[in-house]
Formats: sequence, structure tokens, C-alpha cells
Amino acid sequence: MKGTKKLQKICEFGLEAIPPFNFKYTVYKPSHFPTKLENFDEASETMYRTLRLSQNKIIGLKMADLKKVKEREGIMAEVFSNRSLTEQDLQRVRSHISQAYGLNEDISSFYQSVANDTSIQGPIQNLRGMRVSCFETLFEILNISSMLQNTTVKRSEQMMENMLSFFGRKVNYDGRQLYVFYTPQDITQSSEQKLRELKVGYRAKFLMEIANHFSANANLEEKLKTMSFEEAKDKLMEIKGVGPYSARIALFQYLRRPNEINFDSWKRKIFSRCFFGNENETVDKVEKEASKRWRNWMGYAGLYIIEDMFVNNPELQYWGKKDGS
DNA sequence: AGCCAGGACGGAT
DNA sequence: ATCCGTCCTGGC
Repeated sequence: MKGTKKLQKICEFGLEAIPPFNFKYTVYKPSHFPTKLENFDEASETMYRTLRLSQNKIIGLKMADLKKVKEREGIMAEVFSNRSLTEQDLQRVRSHISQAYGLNEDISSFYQSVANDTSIQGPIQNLRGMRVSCFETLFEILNISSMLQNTTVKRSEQMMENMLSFFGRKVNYDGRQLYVFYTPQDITQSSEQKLRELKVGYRAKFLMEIANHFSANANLEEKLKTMSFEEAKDKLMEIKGVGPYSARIALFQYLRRPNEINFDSWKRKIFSRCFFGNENETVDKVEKEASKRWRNWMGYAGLYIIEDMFVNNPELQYWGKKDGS
């Protein structure tokens, strides 16, 4: 890997969000496994996060709650880079942040929609204003989804670290060392054998397939955004290595469809207990009940309950896991 | 020693 | 359409 790039501060700006807005738990999701792509500083409630504008144009962001600066809801962002930036570059950065954190989404309709379900009022009260976050590109979120397949979170973390330390770019700004995500080209120029050496196991083949697909379909993201969610899901699953689980993650996080959630083995148990008082109900039964309660906001409701569990009941957060990681 | 973990594929029914 | 064996790896 190339040496560490030092980024210089370019500018700063504020981005307003439609209230209510919860800065901390929008930019920082305790349930997501940690990577060195970002770092949330608890003491100052500041989020550091990298972004790639092009192969060699790197952005480092330092984000804080706009409320601390102005009497407005939103994000205050300081922009660092290794290059000088055009106004168009800065517009892309603003647009990326706004989309990644759903600043223009009106989530009050979510609260209204689930108002008669008492089981979720606690999490909503605790996390009011939280939105889905997806700072990743589609390529990146599909990589992460692949590394979550059929394994424990601890190993997913290890795979990500191995991949980033070999293929990612290391940057340094405002006293932080972070990685920038690798590109499809970084992977296609390598080999499946190399990926296996990085301990991603049988996923090596899938990660190479995904990289090849994005390398050959430059504007897949734009196409997906013109499709219905059903069409987009089918389109995503045309990529070898992307099945229903990864597709739903992409739909929920990247395309921001609010009703997508995977009742995988540990969430199945958590929601089984939540709905029926035991951990043994089937995926179908759990999903049916979730859909009945939350309809087209099922994914958002699940997010609130899971994040609330990580924030306020850390001792319960690994129900259903065997490794206790 | 065998099974499972924040799945997906390919082939057989 | 649904079912099943298989796949890397590591922890229990």
C-alpha cells in the first residue's frame, strides 16, 4: 500500500436537516461493526469519515452537530483534502453527506405511522430524529454485506481490516489516521488468490465478481435509482455473490427503502422474543408480525429497536450470538 | 468432532 | 418454487 496521505483543511459549511434531527445516532450507529473508515469521538461528539471523489482525490470530513454552532438542526462539516477542490467538488461532498444521512427525509411520517404500537415508543423517544446512515457507495456496501455473510461479526471486522490495510488508502488529518475505501479497479487489478490470503475465505470469488461488475457498469447506481425497488432488487441480485440478504441491505441503506430488514439468525431471535416471548419462532412468523406492526416502515422500526438496544441495553445486544464477540 | 455464524450458488426434485 | 450439499474460517 502507498504511504499515508496528509490532508489539509479546505473549508467548512453547515447542512440543515428537516427536524427532528438526531446528529449523534444518525452519523454514528453503535450496531455497525467498527472500521477504520470512520471514527466517532464520544467526548466531543465528532465524526471523522473519509470519502473518495475520484481515484486520487481524497476527502476527510470532520462532522459535528450544527446545533452547537447555530440554532439549527443539521451537520457542521469541516472538509480536508489532498488536492485543491472546485466548487463542483464541494457540491458533490455536500450532496453525498445529505444523501448518506437522509437530511432531507421527513421522518415524522414514520412516527405517525407507528404511533399505535407501544413497543417502539421507548426507542423512538430515546433516538428521536435518527435516520438511516449509509456513507458507503453501492460498491462499498455490497462489499461489506459480503463480508457479513455466514460468519461472526468478529471475523467480518477482521476481513474488513485485512482488505482495507492492503487495498485501501491511508490518510491522516486533524490528528486522525483513517483508511479510504478501495475501488473496484483496486480489486480487479489484484487476484482471487490475493483475496484469499486476506482471509475472506470463499467470499474471495464473490468480491472479485462484484468488483468486475462495477468496473464494467460505471453508472449502475444511477440506473437503480430510476427503477422500482423490486426491479432494483432483481438487478442487484444479477451480480454473482449478491443474494437476498445483501440486496436488502443495499435497498435499506443505500436506496433507503424504509421497510427492508433481514431477520437473520440473531435478529430473528431478538424479534422473536420481542413479539412472542421466546426465541424459537420462524423467520416467516417473525417477519409477518413485524410487517403487521410496522408495514412499510418495518426496516426503520427494526433499526430504532436495535440501535436502542445497543445504546441502552448493551448487555442484551448479542442475544442470539454464540461467540459473544 | 461436529455445528454454526448478520448467505449464495448450482443442481436436483 | 423449494430443498440441499457445498463453500473458507474460527470459535464453541
